[in-house]
Amino acid sequence: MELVEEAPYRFRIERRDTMRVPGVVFASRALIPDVGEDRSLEQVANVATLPGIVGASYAMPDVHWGYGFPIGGVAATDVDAGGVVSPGGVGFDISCGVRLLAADLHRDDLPRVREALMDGLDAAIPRGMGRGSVWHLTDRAELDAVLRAGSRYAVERGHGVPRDLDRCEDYGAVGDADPAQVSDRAVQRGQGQVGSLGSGNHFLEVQAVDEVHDERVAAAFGLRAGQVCVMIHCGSRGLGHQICTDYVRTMERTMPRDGIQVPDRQLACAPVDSAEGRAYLAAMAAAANYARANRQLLTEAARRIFARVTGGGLDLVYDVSHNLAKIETHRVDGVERRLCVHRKGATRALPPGHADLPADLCPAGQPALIPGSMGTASYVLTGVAGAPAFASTCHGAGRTRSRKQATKTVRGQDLRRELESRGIAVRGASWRGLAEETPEAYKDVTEVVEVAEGAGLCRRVARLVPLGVVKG
DNA sequence: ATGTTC
Repeated sequence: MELVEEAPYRFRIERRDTMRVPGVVFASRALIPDVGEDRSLEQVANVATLPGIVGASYAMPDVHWGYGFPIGGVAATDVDAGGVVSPGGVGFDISCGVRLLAADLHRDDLPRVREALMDGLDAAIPRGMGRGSVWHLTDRAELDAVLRAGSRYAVERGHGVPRDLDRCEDYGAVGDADPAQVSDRAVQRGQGQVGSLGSGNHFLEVQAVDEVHDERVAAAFGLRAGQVCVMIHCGSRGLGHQICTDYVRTMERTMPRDGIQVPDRQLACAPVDSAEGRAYLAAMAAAANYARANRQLLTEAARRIFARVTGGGLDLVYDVSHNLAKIETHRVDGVERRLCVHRKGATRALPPGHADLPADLCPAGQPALIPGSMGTASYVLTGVAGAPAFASTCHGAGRTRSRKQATKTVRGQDLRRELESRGIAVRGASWRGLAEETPEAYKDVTEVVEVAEGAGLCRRVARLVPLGVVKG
């Protein structure tokens, strides 16, 4: 795989064979995946063959290997020129994302309540494979309401306050969700999981603002140095997973009919403007709403514990997905075009002044929330004007070693002891799950966000450090 | 990521 450095932190994969556009990798030399261990750059090139793709097949600095598309990939297709949508370009965990809450508590006041807080959260936050949820929905009609209206429905039912919705991407619910496009099996899997973290890299952390990079923007986001925060990272659980599985199968069948050939069957896709494309987007939107309701219910669970232990509240800073396809209008070669922007392990980062931002965030830009690996920093970023890659940036640290490799480097018990010795309280779900998430298996998130900023994708606003982790 | 292989 030949990479040409065409600008600082920007490498090009030249067009060849059936690639319709070049690949563009935003990275430092150190962050470029090792070709011997990770085939994600080959995946960047594969994505460039998709019908209707415009600009380039992009990779963020945290890129690593994924299903079909790389994780940390951005690809936009032209809806009105036969552009396709691909479930693998969104990922199995549809609308997996991050929510940040700001507590009215200073980190100096945390130690005296920390153990009570962590024990409360340990009991209140359902997590791990299967294993319970805050909200148990008994009938399909109620789940359909979640699928149609996401956080809006949760707030309507008393799980949150209207202001929360102003701080959610899409004001808490994606339009055009259609529960009828969601299979019965997906519904069955999702019924008992609204308000649960799941497993893998999902977590709820108690954090503190450790450094503010941009005072003005941080203030607009409601953040100041020393402030205690809560970060929630989770997705659409079994429901989103089943929807992805269902539509990959459907599109594997319809691709020959549509005359679409792809270099990897995991790139199964259909024209956005086709029955299958529309059905997938409607089901994907339903899963996106499910994921938002999931984060809203976990927010309420955390709020109950904070109220009981500290007497204080948690204000929503923002909630943003990093696994989603969206129909957006962007200017391409001087012309406004309707694009299907796939962001898989990539975060939308709207620039200041964007019309989709609520009025009070508009001068600052959209918060992009970047969780680090366990025990390391997380970041709040904001969008910048004129950025490449359709207003997208990185989504996290990015894996460098598989889960299995990770478990060979450390035992969960030892990792917990190490984190506790560094002042980070740990409430895990399983020892194995903890070991799989050792920071040794990830890139350095600080390097990732520095490169993302250097590449002109975003600006850093604040760095958060973990004080307690409730691990999925 | 995931009832970690319908």
